[in-house]
Amino acid sequence: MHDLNTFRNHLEEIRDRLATRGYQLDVAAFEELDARRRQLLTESEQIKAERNHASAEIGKLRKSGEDTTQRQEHVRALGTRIAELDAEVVNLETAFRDFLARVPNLPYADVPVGMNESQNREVKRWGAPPQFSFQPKPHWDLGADLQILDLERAAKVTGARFAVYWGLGARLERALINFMLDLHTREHGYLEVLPPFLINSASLYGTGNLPKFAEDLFRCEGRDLWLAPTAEVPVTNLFRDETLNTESLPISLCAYTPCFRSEAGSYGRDVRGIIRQHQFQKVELVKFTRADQSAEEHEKLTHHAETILERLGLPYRTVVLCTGDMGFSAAKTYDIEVWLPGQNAYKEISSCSNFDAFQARRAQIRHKGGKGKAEFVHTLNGSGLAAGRTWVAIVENYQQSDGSILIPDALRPYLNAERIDACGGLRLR
RNA sequence: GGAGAGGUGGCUGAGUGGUCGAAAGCAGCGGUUUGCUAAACCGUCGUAGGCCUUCAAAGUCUACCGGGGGUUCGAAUCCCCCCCUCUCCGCCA
Repeated sequence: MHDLNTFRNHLEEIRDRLATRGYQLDVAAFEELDARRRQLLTESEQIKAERNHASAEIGKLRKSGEDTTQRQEHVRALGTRIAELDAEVVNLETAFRDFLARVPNLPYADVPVGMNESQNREVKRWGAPPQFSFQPKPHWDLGADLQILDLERAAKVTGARFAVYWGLGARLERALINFMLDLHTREHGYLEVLPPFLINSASLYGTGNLPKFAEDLFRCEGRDLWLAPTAEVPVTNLFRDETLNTESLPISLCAYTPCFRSEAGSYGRDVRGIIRQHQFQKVELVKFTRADQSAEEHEKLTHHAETILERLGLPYRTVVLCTGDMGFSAAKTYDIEVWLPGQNAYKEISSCSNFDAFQARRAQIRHKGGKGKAEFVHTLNGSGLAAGRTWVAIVENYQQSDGSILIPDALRPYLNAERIDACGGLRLR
């Protein structure tokens, strides 16, 4: 959500900046909606003022015992007119709000201009892809061979794009989650929070998932409850409609949650394996900062996510998304991409965004200190990391010629194992 | 799920149809007094939007007493629906 006054006063400039991310702002439609809305509002409020005045008059006259039948008749007519006008005002306000709610955030000036992911700019590369003396396998083959990953039974129990993990496969996922939470809370200063996994539509509106992206979500029938697509939604909304103490900023939170995405429109992409699932587990990092802190905190947060990969010895690169590839609410985004031998490519494992005040204005999250006026916070978040894709990265990067998986040192205390072999999975005889 | 009690400004808490945007107290802010702190005293003190204004301030109007709808000339106050909190019962991990 943009600031209305800024929006009105810099329409052309905003239109041009939005164009760099492929959004066409209909300036004429906005101006027309805005003008009509204000005109009707003025008219309605004038009649209301008249009614309030006349009603007070009636009260006084009746106290002194005078007949007010005619005046009442007059005010009733005003009421009818107000009802008509207000019905129109509601329509216009709804249309106006909806128009604004569908306008994406402005990219920061240092975001490269481009139409799609081919114009993202690499800013960092860490580690080197492993060299194999054999043909490395994709994780779905490794997982099936070791009996630690079972997509067939998941399809039976639930459906396509769900997974069952057996034995050390399940424990690997849990170990990764604990490892990530421990690192962020002990070394990076984040407070762990366990939020609800179901959220209401007001929360989804606050982060910008609604009204535009309802088709990406799972919804509970007959209730205003949705499955969270990311912990970003419940965690960012923890402080919705609140004014935080400026002294307490920045607030750094990390949360483990499962994430549910309908992945509508992604058919045919990443169909093999568990790269793209309807349910996956993730540890999320969320920050609330002052406006002047957010750029620096964004760099820090991104590095906190990168640290997970470095401790696990997984090669990665970091790219800054170009204007055309950024998400709806973001002002700037770094994607961290881990090397996957099974795909022979770098694949997104974390997305770290600075939302400026865009989400805070929607969710009404402010901060205030001393004598100052309340201002909107800046919100940031990033995956730290997606556990499912980290699972894939471990399995593919650490596969051995005998088909087993070597476990990196940092993870061994969490897994209680140095290696996953065929004894670690489901064994039916 | 059943029964009951509640939801008022940053907080506490009055207000059951007519200058109520809302008493009072606390906190906050400005000031006086004071060697400093404290206390006392005086003043001030909600948010959003429209009009006016180059913008803002000031001024003025409108809306807001959990959310939505209704009754009425007029609603914090009466009626209906929903949400949330608390107590008890039921069920349950």
